[in-house]
Amino acid sequence: MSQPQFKNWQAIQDEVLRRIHAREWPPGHVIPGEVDLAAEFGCARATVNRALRTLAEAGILERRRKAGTRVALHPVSRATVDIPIIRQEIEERGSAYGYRLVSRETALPPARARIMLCPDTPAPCLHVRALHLADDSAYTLEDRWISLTTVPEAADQAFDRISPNEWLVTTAPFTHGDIAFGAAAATAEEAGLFETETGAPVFVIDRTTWDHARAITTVRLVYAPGYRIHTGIGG
Amino acid sequence: MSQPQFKNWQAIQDEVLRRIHAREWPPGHVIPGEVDLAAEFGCARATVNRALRTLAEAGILERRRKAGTRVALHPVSRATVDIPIIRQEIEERGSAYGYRLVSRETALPPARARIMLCPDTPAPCLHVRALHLADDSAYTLEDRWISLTTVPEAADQAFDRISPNEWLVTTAPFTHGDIAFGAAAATAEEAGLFETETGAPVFVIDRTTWDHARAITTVRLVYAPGYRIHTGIGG
DNA sequence: CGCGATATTATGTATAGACATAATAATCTG
DNA sequence: CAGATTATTATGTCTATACATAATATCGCG
Repeated sequence: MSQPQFKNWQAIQDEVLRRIHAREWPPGHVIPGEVDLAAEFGCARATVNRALRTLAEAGILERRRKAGTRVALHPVSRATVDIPIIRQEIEERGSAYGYRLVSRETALPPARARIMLCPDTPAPCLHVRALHLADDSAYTLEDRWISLTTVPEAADQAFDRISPNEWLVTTAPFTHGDIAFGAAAATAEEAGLFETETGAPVFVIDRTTWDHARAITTVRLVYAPGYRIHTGIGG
Repeated sequence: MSQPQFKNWQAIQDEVLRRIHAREWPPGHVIPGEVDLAAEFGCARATVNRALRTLAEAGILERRRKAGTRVALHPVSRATVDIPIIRQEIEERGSAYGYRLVSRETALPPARARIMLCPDTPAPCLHVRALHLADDSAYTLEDRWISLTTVPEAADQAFDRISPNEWLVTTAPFTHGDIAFGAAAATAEEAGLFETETGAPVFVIDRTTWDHARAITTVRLVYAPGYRIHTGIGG
């Protein structure tokens, strides 16, 4: 009974994972309650709770009050992707960061951006397109619409030295956002910038951010061919 | 002083977020210690700890022992992406799931797969290619190499009714993995399956999973044109 | 003044006990 | 027997206290 005494929540988590992988607790199996496990492991219930709660957040376990804790039937692999500031991302690759403003104008946003920024009544927005370079070659093209009703200060910014990407994170923090990854065909202009052919597959990120109920900005990031988002998954 | 009494950790988290967004605590600012906040909010330190720890995990705060807690300078947006079983993903879209085995053979893996599965000495692996359909139209093509040294049972599986994707999650659970998102050009065969043209941009997921030190499988999922991974980010 | 030993401090975590909450099981009632 | 009510139960969370740990600040000494 008295196992070698699991004293911290990580050790308990490891032991639970071991039992799952060793098929002692197969998928769908309802595992003992927190009090039982605490007694078995010789620790407080709160410690077991921390271990199991963390595993539930990772998608390994499913917990429901009264019903108990069971091993997930279909352990979805939950990957957490960090999307840093572009300059930071390039510098962390060991490359020299470069920036070039492509265009900047105030206009009524097209349908796709309008739906995100001002769904009720069309309002003028700032449209900025800028190129981020890594070691003098094009890394990503930032095509951004900024709501001038939410961030009127943006109208005073030239964006010729500092990118909207960088300016916004320190100026207009968001409460929540919405992000999508996809693939697209390079336009003629993009193909020219990335030194590839029109229609070449490029990786695309679409992101919109809000401050409470008010939309701040919506951006499309088109990356150079070959770009990949890479991360680990822990089960 | 005595604010309207924040009693649970979520309320404290909301209040901390409010102060950050209201610029009371600007980026880089060192916020009061846990004991001080506990006194101000009229709750236990553990409650404050839970609130701040969760915010640190989300990337909003940066905490270091002795140094204290500060508002992150560059709040990276951390998106958590759920990658479910393909059948489940299709059914949750409200589509009818279909499956078709394309090819199945035992062979020595090519360089890309060999590096992941058996970096030391080449070993025969099972190569399965299968098509997942949503409402009778191609949804994703699964191109998978399975290590027969780690999962010898796979040799007995025909994979003509059940996909490797689904069989593996319930048979060979992984301890950790590695995942990458990218864009690629459709091959002639893929273009035929997806009813598009050769070279069309397609979204691709490459994933490799391990059971401790032994590689289980490496898979490339090629999605139909227009496919997007979508998720939210909470700041 | 430089450098290593020591003190300080904020976070990290464990514990026992208590109450809250949600979901199920059991029971009562018409 | 159906439907509403109550009891039970496992998780969720809070509290107060204690000790652990890591990083910094300070002190003492050559």
